[in-house]
Amino acid sequence: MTEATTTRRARLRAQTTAEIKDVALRALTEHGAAGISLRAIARDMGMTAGAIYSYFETRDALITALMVDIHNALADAELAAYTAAPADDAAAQLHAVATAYREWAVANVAEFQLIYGDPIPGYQMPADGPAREAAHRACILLTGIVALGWKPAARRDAITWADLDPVLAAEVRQAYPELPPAALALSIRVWARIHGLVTLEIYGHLTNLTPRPEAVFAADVAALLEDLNW
Amino acid sequence: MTEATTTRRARLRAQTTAEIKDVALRALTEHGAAGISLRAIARDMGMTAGAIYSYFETRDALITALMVDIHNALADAELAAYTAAPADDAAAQLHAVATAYREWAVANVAEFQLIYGDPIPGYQMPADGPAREAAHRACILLTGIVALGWKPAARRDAITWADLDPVLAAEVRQAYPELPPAALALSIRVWARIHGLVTLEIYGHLTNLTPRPEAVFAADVAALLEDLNW
DNA sequence: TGTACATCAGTGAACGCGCGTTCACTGATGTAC
DNA sequence: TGTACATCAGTGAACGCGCGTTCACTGATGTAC
Repeated sequence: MTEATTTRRARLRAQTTAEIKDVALRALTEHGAAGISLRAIARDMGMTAGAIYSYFETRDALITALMVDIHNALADAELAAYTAAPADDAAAQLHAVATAYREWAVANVAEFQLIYGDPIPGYQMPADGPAREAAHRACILLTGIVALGWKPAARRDAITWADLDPVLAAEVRQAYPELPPAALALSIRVWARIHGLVTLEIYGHLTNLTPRPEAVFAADVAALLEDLNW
Repeated sequence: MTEATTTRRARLRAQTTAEIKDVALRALTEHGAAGISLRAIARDMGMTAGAIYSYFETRDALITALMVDIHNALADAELAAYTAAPADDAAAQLHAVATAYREWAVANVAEFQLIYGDPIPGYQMPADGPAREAAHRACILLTGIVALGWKPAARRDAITWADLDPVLAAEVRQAYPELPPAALALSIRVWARIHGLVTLEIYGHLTNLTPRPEAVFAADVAALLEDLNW
């Protein structure tokens, strides 16, 4: 009983913590990044603003927690799509991951904007820690796909190892010793190509151009695979 | 003398208006979009906050004015690059415009973020007016380049006119009657491809990937031209 | 050239607002004997 | 099972802050005769 009740308290605590993050995410969706205010969250929960401090040391701590969750959610979505594709088919994997990226973004606009949009005023994400790690996870995944699908380029590529981050380069060279620097650059470029269309859509810059952004996106992914000759 | 002095007053007025926008832009650069506060601007100029209301009806009016200026500056930069390229060389034009896009963004980070980043809380850009127009200007420019360089696709493209905005489609079909819908979609996709890398760079998501984003960007533009077979 | 009047940029004080954070406190929940 | 104590989530009031906007006013600049 002693332990059971202790856990009950712990469970309540975890539950409230989760609810705070949940309400914060909803506020984010409804009122933008500036809407994440401790007072507003507390109001929504029928609590006092000060009560939040039992769960998060400070507003920035809450935001960091949200960031970690969001990065992980996106990385999980990408990973799930990747895993569902045939293990030896780089084209299918890339198609799946790209589509998952867009679909997650469209379904989680506010979260996507929090991660990839304007930094929150006065907030600085900790340089290390789990948020960076989750972001890194997604990046490495694409690199793996490119490594699988890579074909020696028809065209000479001007990219050298010096053009890439040393830490990242070392990591990739160890995992895929045969891979040229152009391949790593390609994985960055592929990410950017996917990200570009998604970002424009998410921020509403396609509304006056196309009523079916998903069709344009699909066309671009198809063109991408063809451009890669996969 | 009467008219001359009247103009002097008008000139002073225009000058102060310009200074307000200038200071606002500097605040934007230094403190982000949230830094555009009438009080902060007035403080910077050694004025009272209320004095701003002699020049702008409201904070939103000031922001709209900034938006228009910024959109025009970017469009001008693109247009200048376009004009400097040979009139019959679509590849050279696209290369020039893409490079100009990135260089303007890198040189005007805060402005770029204001346009393409998170919307300012509580601010809604007027749906019509000169800001939209300037944005449209840049878009049409790319379409013109694509129209010049367009080659009937080797691959069947699934895009139809129904996938594109009717107003835009009508405009383009009138200007370039021969052009298929896939070409218009291509101009959107090309913009997105350029925008993707630039956005990632501007928002710092490349810092852990490459110390030379301009090299990756150049590689992508080169690959783009090759993919287009121009 | 001089005088009476109109314009209007800018002042300074005030309004009501929401914010993050702190702190002494209450009261329920859980713990130890 | 019952009692004394410890933990700790949550209260409510207060702090100092910056914000957009309004308003009666001052005083210099420009205008008309």
